Amino acid sequence: MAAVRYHRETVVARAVEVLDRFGLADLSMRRLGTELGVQPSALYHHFPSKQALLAAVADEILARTHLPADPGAPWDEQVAGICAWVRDATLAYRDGAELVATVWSFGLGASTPYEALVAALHLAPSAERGDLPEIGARTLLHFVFGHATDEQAQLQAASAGAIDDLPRGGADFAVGLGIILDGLRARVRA
Amino acid sequence: MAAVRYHRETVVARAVEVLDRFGLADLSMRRLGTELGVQPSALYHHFPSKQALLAAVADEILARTHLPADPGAPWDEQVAGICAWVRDATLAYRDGAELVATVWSFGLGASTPYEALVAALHLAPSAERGDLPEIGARTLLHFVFGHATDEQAQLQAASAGAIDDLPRGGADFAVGLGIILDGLRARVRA
DNA sequence: ACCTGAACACCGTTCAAGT
DNA sequence: ACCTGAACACCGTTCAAGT
Repeated sequence: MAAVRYHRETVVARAVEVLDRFGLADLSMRRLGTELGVQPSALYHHFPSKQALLAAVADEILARTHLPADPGAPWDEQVAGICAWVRDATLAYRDGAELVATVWSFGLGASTPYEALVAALHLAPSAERGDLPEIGARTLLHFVFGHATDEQAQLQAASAGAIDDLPRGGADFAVGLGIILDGLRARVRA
Repeated sequence: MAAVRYHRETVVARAVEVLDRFGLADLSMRRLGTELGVQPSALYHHFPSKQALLAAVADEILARTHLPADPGAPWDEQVAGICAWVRDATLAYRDGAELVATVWSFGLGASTPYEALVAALHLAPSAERGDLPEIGARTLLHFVFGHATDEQAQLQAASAGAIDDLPRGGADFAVGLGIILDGLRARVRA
């Protein structure tokens, strides 16, 4: 039969579209194959598994929103900027937060946020810093991913008719992040 | 044919067993039906959906580990105790952390940790407290669930052969929790 | 290099019917 | 009240074979 031919990038781009329009639950290998006019087995030429595909989609989502670099800023402002970037990037696509969090927890990709946070936390002045940059980065990511996933679930529920409570935007996010940043500042004071 | 008859409680207890022995991915309605010697459709007499079953399993897991009540202790010690309890309870069963976190995020159950944290945070002295108990509770839960899920994934990977890095037990947990507690204390000082 | 076609071993859920 | 049997509409993955 016909058989259109794709590159890896094209498949990822189409997967992002399917994700944003139909959600993570509908982003199946069979659905994506249908969307591309191709047998599901054809996708295994480009990716060894669905997890690998999802990892590529997560990295693509993170890459599409730029992290505004600010090398001169204090460490805590850089940390806040990175967290805001992760929230913005993942909220920009349907189920983006859940997807990126899952891929990160699988250890298959989406590592840019972690690396950026560790680097920023290494700028903090601390005589005995120990593993604080790594533990601090993970603590921040648990909050950011958890909060963004919750927020996105509420947005989804609201747009699906149950408009009981509109999410309060970034206000809760700022408070929660502020709590963790205060804790980090307290552990960093020379 | 034969047709054994069960109560809701028996089904939940068996589901906990299947979860602990084979993991969340293998806890399917069909698998659980087979384990009980019953057709999968029979389970829908006891639960309206798989999500409802999972919610009952999550609540059962939380109920099986007791939260040591300590009404006289300061609010921050109570918060630390609740977080340690959630970690212990969810780590006690395979994939317990992921399951409880999922059920909580669906809003179908596993609400005891949140309620206990909100109550403890209401004990904190603060003139203008606002939504701090609720936001603080959610921030703590994002950390506790995220950390416990990560820890359990590493434990699973380690026991499956890849013994590269053993998890460091509760040390990382204590540090991350300490950061958030410091942040909460800073926002509570009268 | 990229795709087809067919198969394997699964899913959650519904529903009429049985006891 | 609790279960069967059959069906519906799906899954991820493998693999020989085609071009």
